[in-house]
Amino acid sequence: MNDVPATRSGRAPRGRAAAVGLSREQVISAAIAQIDAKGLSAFSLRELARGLGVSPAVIYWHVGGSKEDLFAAIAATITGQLAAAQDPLAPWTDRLRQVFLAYRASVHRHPNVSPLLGAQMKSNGVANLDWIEIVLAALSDGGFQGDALRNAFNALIGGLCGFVTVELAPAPSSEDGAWQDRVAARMAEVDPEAYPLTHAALPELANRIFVLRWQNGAQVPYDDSYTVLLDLLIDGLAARARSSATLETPEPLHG
Amino acid sequence: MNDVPATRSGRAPRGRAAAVGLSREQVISAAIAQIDAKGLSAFSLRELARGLGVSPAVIYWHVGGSKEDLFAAIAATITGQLAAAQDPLAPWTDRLRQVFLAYRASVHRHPNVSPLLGAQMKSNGVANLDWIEIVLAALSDGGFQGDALRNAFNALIGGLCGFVTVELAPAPSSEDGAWQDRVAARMAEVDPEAYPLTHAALPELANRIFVLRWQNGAQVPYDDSYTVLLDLLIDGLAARARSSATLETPEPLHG
DNA sequence: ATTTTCAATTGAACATCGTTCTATTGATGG
DNA sequence: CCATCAATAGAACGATGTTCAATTGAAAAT
Repeated sequence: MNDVPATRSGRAPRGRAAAVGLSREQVISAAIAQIDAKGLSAFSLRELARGLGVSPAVIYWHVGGSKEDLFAAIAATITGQLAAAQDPLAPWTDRLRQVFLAYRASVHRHPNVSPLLGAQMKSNGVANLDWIEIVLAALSDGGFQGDALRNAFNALIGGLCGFVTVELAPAPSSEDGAWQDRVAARMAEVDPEAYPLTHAALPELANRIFVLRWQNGAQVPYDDSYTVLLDLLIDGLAARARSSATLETPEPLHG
Repeated sequence: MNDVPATRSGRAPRGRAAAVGLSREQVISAAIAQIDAKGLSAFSLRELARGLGVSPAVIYWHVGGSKEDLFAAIAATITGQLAAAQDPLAPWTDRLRQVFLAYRASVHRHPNVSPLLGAQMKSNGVANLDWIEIVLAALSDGGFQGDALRNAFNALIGGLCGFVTVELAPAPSSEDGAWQDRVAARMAEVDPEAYPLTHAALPELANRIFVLRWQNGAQVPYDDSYTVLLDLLIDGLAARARSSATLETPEPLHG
């Protein structure tokens, strides 16, 4: 929040900026729009500048020193709005559910950006500290502390965010259907004798097992699987919290 | 296995190949070695060709038509060896545990390649059908079928593979420590009043919550968190399998 | 009113990349 | 001995990320 490179001062824009008037926020949201539209692999800084009717160097001036800085800003923008979706009075298990459903919904709105979120999750820390705090608070209310808290936190974040990242990752590159064709070919060559269960699952489940299917731009929901995963994790944590008042090895806080 | 582009015939190599003798397998393993050494973002086909002392066009001849085909081949190579690590006589819960521990161990050996595995997981189908079959068979032995089977499968694959992908994703780009510095700066600016639990967790947990830490090239293990996640999922599935003989909505097979 | 400052932008330039195309080589099968 | 063809080389094309030396013109300082 404070490491914005001294760009947006209160003073009105000077120079040619008065005529064109480009801001850091506009650059970022234009980048998100382009990634949503054409896919992440088709995105380039030059295309972004072209779409904005501007020289490529402008991107560097507004956003930072590299393409990865742009990506980090994009990730922060997308995950920066989900702390609100939580009822602080609800039981801790419900709060966890709310927070992770909000995360999925947030990523759902920009599927092509999801690989960025996974990558930025650790190299920059999770972009949104409010979100971390909410998860830690819920687990803390559940009685987790020390190593048990850390493991529960990592299991939740890694498992659920990883699910979203993996299942949403490779956007169907807009127009060309070569992607779907390869999947179909791959599925057609499954040997019924060598892989009986896989083969039996295919006709019924279509490619829902292998890929996230897209139909006229809207994805066939993976909601059920995500919900199952969420329930398995939260129910499991709740059961562990009930079974032992002091969890795991209750080591003294030496800080 | 059979869509290898007619490269490796039984006949001995002709032309200059007799002098240099490059094979598809050598190209792939050289690529893996370079990604392991320099990181995924620093990898390029030209560098690969340079390292092999060969023209860039050779890569295309051996591997296929694009860089993504190389990546697909790499993913298939890495995940192609883990079907064996499983005792078919063990209970289904144990078999699941063995299979997913083997997956993590396999990715662990090539952390820089992990983003490729996540991406290829759906766009090409999981590279290794044996692996899918084992997971499906274990769940089937647990009594899962129909939608319940699909959801359990997706939850396991998405959650556990996603965990590995997310936690291992951004390789520390070999020499420059700018990465770690940014993380440290990010952590130093956590406001104790706004984020009390996050701040309290920091000194004890260091950056284990945020990042996969690297110390002289070896990673601080996330084993505990992964094991917690694995146990939560398998125990939860086992409990559901026990609680209802016929799971969820047992719809008739109409195929 | 003049000068200085400096946010904001331009355009050219560089090295590198993925990819394609047209030779060329030389062992092998006929 | 010849024709084939697997396997390579090398040049070329367009696009990309990034840097850098100008340039503009409104606001601040004088």
